[in-house]
This record gives sequence, C-alpha cells and structure tokens, in this order.
Amino acid sequence: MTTHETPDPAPAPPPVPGAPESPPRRATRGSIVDAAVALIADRGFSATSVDDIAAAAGVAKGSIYYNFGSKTALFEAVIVEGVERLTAALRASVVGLDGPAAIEALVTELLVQVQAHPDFAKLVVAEVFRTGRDWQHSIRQVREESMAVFADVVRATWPDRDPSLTAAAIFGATLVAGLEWLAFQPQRPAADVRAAVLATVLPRG
Amino acid sequence: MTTHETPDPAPAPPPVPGAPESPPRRATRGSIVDAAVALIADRGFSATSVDDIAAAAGVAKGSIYYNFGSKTALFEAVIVEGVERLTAALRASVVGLDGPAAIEALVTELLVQVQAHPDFAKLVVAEVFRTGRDWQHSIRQVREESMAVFADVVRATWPDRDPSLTAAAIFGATLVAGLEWLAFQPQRPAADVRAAVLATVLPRG
DNA sequence: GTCTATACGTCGATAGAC
DNA sequence: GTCTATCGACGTATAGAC
Repeated sequence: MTTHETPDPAPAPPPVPGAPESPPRRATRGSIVDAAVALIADRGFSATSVDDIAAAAGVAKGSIYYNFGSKTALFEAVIVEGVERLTAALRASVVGLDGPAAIEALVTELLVQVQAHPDFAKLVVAEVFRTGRDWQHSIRQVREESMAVFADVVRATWPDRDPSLTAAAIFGATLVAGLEWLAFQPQRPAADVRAAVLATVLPRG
Repeated sequence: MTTHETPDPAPAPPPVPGAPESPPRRATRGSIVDAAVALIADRGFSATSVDDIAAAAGVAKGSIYYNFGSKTALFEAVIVEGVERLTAALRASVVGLDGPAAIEALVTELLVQVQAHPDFAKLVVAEVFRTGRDWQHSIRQVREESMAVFADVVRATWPDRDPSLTAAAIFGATLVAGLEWLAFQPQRPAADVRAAVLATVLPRG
C-alpha cells in the first residue's frame, strides 16, 4: 500500500454484450447465501465447513472470503437477510386488519413463510436462544423486530394480556407446529396445520 | 464426519452401556453429562470440544472416551437421559386429571422443567428438527414419547382437534414462551409466563 | 479407572495467479 | 472478482503410564 498501486474501485470484468446489467457479484453472493442456509439448517454452523458451502454454491472458497470476509460474517448476513424478509412479509400481511383477524393473518403468513423457507425456519429455531455465540447481538436485534409485529397486534387485540410473552407463545405455537408438519408429517395438507394452530391460539370463533 | 471412523458398535471398547456400574464411575459419568449439557446448549455440539467438556467436568479427556466411547455417543446419552426425565415428569403431572385441568398441568410442568433445566431445553429446541445428524434416530424416538403425553391429553380433551398438531402447537407455545422468558426477560416472575401461555392455549374459562 | 502425550485428520483463513 | 494451493491451529481419538 506504500508503492503506487491503483487503489481505485477495480474495473469491472468484461461485460458480455447483451447481458443486461448482471453484476457477477450478486449471483455469487446469492448462491453462497442459499447454500449456506440449506447446509447450516441441516447440520449446524460449526459442523458445516466453508468448503462444503463453496462446493454446494458452485464457487471457490476464496470467493466466499472475498464477499463476506469470514464464516461468521456470512452467517450473520444469512440471518439478518432472512429475518428482514420474514418481518416484511408479516408486516404486509396485517395491513388494514386488526383484532382476531390480524392474529389469524399473522399465523397464516408465518406458516406460509415456514413452508416457503423451511431451512431458514429450522435455522432460526436452532440458533435464537443460544447465548454463547458471536452473532448473538445480530440475531437479537432482528428477532425483536419480528417479534414486535406480533406483540403490536396482541396489544391491540387483547389489552389485558402480556404483549411480549403472548407474542412468544403464539409465535412458538405456529413455528413448532409448522416444523412438526414439515419434518415429521409432510404429507398433511397445509390447511390442517393452520386449523390446528388457529384452534389453539384463538378463542372460540 | 470426524477423523477416524470407529467401525460401528464394536465389542472392542470396555464401556458397555447397561453394564453394572461401579460407584466411582457414576460420579464421573454424572459430572461429564452435566458439563456436556451446559456447554453444548450454549455453543452447539460441534463448537464444543471434548477438551472443553473434560475441563468443565474436572476429569481427563481419556475418561470421557472410557465412559462413553465417542463424542457422539456422549451426546446421545445426554439427550436420551434428559428427555426420559422430562417425559416422566410430564406423565406424573397429569395422573388423575383430564380435560382442561390436565392441559393446564402439562403446561405448568413443562414450564417448571424448562426453568429447572434451561440448558437442556435450549439444547432440545436446537436439535429436534435437524435431519442431517448422527443421533437423529435417538432424538426422534424419545421426542415421540414426550409428544405422546401431550397428544393423549389433547385427544381426550378436544376430540374434534388433530392430536399431534395441536400437541405440537401447545408444546411449542409453552417452550418458546419459556425460553423467551429465560433468555430475554429473566426478571419476570414465573407466574406471568404461565398466565400468558394458559391464556393463549386454553379457551376462556 | 483415570491420567498424559501424541498421531492423524480437518478447518478457517490467506496469498498470489489469472 | 474468482480461482487454486497452502499454512497454521485445533479437534477427535488412541496408547500406554500410574
């Protein structure tokens, strides 16, 4: 860094004529994240090597370190991106609703998300309650955003109940029933799961 | 998975599960199991080394291999013993009860167990839904015994509901609310958690 | 039965070619 | 920006002393 090197933003690779603004980095990043979610959900963080992720993503190990810096940083990115996507979906599902209808919408949307991203759901369940991990703070921050969506609806629906604990209970009921379904009873229709959860967490209706 | 592959259950190693235990061995075994639960719950299986467990238990690494044969076998023992204890406690809590009172007793007892063995509770949540692990079969077997206690009570209480999915929902609501409490709101009284869960999973009454 | 010492393999991270 | 080759650190499991 002392001698004269060109510290400028590196020139882009040869753009293929006809390829519409396809940053090679986005594709690489995306495939790495996808592979990491799938592998870590199944085997856990430490049991999944960076070599495994690179092989599954179809990239070289060096590319992972170029794009994310470290294995821990990669995992943090996976968690943060996933939870932000989940939070956005939950928020969107309750727009214009309140009361029991809003609770019903949240439960339904969470089940949809669990079915759409089962690996990520497993990963969240496996890692949220850990305390001795480097990414604890990242997880905790996004966790609270997601939980707040539930807590706000609970507060507006049942003013006499504890918002955060009730939100955790409803969230847990939905998530665990959804994973029970995907992991052990995948042949059941989604409607069965939704019906069972709603019958459990909503008063007679 | 690991380094040298031990060619399956070979009769070579001295420690045979089920063999009569000499008194000195029990103390060593117990301290190893306790240390393993605490460390693995916090950091995960692969992130916890046998050296760490040995140090926390106050024994030498060789003693762990003498008593359990492998790191995987140690973890299986931890899981099986813990879930059997939980199942026994749940069964005992509903003797002579049925209907909503039995549900209430199960929820209460599960919260008591979560509070009494928080490390084990975290560990269970982290590992139950994994599929790519060696001990998958051990976990699944004991998991079903515990879940059956809930499902039986659900079946007797609400004949119109799906037993296994409803059991999963109630179990999930209780466990996640309990861990939310221990991990993020430990200052709250236990009664708050119990009240929130019961208000969520039991119809007005 | 429990300890210490060590062999053998794997993993995260880096360097440098292209 | 992505690749290959490689290094140092650490982890499981075993051998043999006590």
